[in-house]
Amino acid sequence: MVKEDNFFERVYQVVKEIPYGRITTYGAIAKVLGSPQSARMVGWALNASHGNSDIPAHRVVNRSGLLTGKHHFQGKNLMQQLLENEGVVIVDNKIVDMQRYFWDPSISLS
DNA sequence: TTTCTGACAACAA
DNA sequence: ATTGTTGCCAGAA
Repeated sequence: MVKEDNFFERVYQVVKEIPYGRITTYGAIAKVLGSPQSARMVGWALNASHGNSDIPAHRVVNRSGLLTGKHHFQGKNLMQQLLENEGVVIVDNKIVDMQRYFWDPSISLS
């Protein structure tokens, strides 16, 4: 078994596929994984992804577009800065017009 | 082993 | 509209 069919691995795969300047939500990822209610696990997986491969966790926000996980990043507003650097407008730790930047993983994964 | 917590989300009151 | 509770799965104490 070289491949890990863990829930976490799937999350990593999806998050890594998030294109530049786009964002997605925990719930969307969880839904694609087959468990729309396991959104918490998505966040949990990202928590374990710290120091792991290139996981753009800053592109993952909650369904409100709120940067709930920014607390877990290094700087105080590193997450926000990263997103703004990609062209995403953020105000008060929240993505402005997130529908515009939202990226549905189910589309890319086909 | 049990119990609690966790980067969320949906529902009930 | 806001607050509180429950569900999800996995890991830590």
